Amino acid sequence: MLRGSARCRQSHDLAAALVAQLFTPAGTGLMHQRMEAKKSAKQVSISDIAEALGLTASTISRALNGNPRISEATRERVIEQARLMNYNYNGAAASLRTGKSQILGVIIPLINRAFFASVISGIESVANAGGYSVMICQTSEGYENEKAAVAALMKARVDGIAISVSAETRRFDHYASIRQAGIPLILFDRTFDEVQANQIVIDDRMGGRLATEHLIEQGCRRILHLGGPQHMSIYANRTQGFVDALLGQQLKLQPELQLFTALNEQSGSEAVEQLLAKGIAFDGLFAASDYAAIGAMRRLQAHGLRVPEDVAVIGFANEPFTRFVSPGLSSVDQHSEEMGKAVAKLFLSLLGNEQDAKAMPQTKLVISPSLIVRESSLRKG
Amino acid sequence: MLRGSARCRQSHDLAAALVAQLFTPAGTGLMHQRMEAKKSAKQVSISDIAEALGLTASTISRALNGNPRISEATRERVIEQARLMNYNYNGAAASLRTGKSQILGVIIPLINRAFFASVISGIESVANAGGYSVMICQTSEGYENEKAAVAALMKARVDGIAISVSAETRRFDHYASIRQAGIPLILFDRTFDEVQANQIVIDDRMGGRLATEHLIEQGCRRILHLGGPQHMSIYANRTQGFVDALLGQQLKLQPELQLFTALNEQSGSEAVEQLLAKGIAFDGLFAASDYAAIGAMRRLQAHGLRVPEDVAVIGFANEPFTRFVSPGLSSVDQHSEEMGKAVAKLFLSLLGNEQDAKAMPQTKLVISPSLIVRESSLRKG
DNA sequence: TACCTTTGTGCAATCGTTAGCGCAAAAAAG
DNA sequence: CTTTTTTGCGCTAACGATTGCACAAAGGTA
Repeated sequence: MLRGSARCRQSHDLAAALVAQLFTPAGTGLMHQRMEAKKSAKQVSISDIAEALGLTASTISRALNGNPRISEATRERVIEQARLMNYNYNGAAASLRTGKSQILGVIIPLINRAFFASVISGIESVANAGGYSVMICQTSEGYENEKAAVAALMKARVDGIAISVSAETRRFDHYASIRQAGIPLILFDRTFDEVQANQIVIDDRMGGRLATEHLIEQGCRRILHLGGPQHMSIYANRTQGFVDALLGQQLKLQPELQLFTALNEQSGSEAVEQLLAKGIAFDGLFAASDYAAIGAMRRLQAHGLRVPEDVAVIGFANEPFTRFVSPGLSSVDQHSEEMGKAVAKLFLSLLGNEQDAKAMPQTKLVISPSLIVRESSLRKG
Repeated sequence: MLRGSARCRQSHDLAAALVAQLFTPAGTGLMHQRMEAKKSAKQVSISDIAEALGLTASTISRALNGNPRISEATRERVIEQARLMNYNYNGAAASLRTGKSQILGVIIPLINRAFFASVISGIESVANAGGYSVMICQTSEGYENEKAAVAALMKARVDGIAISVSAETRRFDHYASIRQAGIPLILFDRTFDEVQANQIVIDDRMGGRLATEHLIEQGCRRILHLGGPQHMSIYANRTQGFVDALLGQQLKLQPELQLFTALNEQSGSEAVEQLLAKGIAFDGLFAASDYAAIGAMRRLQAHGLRVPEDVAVIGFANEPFTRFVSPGLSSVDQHSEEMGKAVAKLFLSLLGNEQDAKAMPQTKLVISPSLIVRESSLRKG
């Protein structure tokens, strides 16, 4: 009755190997249940396989890792036995030994924003193809959460960390431990130049310029800009692009036509309300966020103003809903999935070459955004 | 010049400890750079701390873990020293030793679907609060990807796995290794009763019934149902709810008014087109997905039919865009964030009690959905 | 004073994998 | 038929944290 006892698996003896053998697909459900009820069945290790085949753990390891010093015959036996015993590679053990976890860490403000979800999707696809898993932490735009997220990823010994900085974050000393550990760090979308790290961003300034130029081209002369927190480079750049376009077309900058808010639906709505109340007129609107744009558009319509005839509207981010609203909301696409793929690819190249530190001084990749014109900004005349 | 050499950190000698001390925030940037350029600076371990304090690793471990056998004085010294040396807990080592990784694995079909993103958000928040990190894998609705995802999570030695089954998955033998390893398994939303696992779902049948009853109440008598793949319980149940409502209100079931498709925007559009072409009339539409609903609604409008006056429309999932379209699309909310929290909570309780196997035979939690009525289904009369 | 607790710490084994080194046996070269 | 090379595998020592056991010192009791 040794097998049934709770202590039967204390040593790597033959009995343990036998029990493991019973765990095959055809194994008896009864024994299975018994073992599970106890402790939580220990998983089989390469030494278990070695024992079963009369080899040593190092041989199993090499066989499974494709080491050329192992004969094909042996390799096949090992692989077959591993399958039989339902062996699972222990990443923790390998990570401890090698210092590499094959895990990439990603920190984002909000996972249920279409933009970030798409970026993650892109990272995932490329990372998985390269043999990496992805660990995700969400900060909810909070500084303390971001600190905790960094700590959690460091604890998991991830091989690289990608961060899109939370809105609340102004200090960056919590990134120090990342650099100190020699872990590749990539900032994407929400970056800060003062942080010494690789960057992958879109050209927000270009995006702002494209959007604004489009409005001008459609005949708008008094364009309202709803901008975001200017301490964040993405929003400052979009605003800068707006300014570029106006000045480039010999239009005057009207201070009363620039409002900076949290850029959600409500603030877009309120901004419009305020301006209309003050009697400040405008015939175009560029919001640095689709949410602000839709809020503004709905309020305009509530006041009987027609979009795009009276006010042409364009947003930013090309959120999925922009296609579904009516009139369709023009926007600026950020190529989010591609950005995610770029992040993962950069990681792979950074982790591939070990001479990275010298070979790659600091990468900054800038992706060009695309103007997406829909009905909300398109005037037939 | 020992410190500067690439080999200076090979043994746990005093020199190494000294170098580590230099890594404090006030440390010299020069030395820092030097070390980083080499190998990829080894992180400090508890033995390094022990050496610096003249203690042993076991004491450090206990001190950091709040073991009551360690004096407060020692504990404070240890914590301070750990901070000074910028110590990072090595999860891999602990995982290897204890068999627990403090990581939860989540497998979803698509991360950039609002529903799944919200579920993950919910899981994240509760899991993090409980000291767990979350590892996410996306299957893109593919069976092979799902197999790979399970393997990746097993490799990472996650403490629990939550899966929302991919549309393509019909066989479940890849879940066997999870059970065999004694790892808690939770299926959420997309579940299959034939898989022996804990389940967290919404009451899709109720959702389908609520939506349909609402349409009937609004005066609809010929209601079109756009359903999803019926091998998936969520869609079969929504359809069943539709049937329940019709029969409950003494209405006849019309076979020509039930179409089963992939439930995306296009298929919704095409379904409407077909029926109109065939001259099959209907005055209400219940789609088991918001995407199909919006596609259908747009096509109805393109044909000059008014929503809701001519056809009242309701979708399912309460995707964010449903609020923004016009008319606002009625839908059924699935309480996605709460579902995620429930998943994480179940994990915490499963992992908390070690007598889980017997105490919790198999949990099945059913969340009630909520009807969200907007303009698309609301007839003034 | 002698004995029993408590308190605080050290010892050493262990988790599963990896990798440098070593060493036979087989194959190739002389 | 030697000598050198190649092939195929084993030995062993890590990686960093945990934990049962041991044990000395301090305090308490008889």
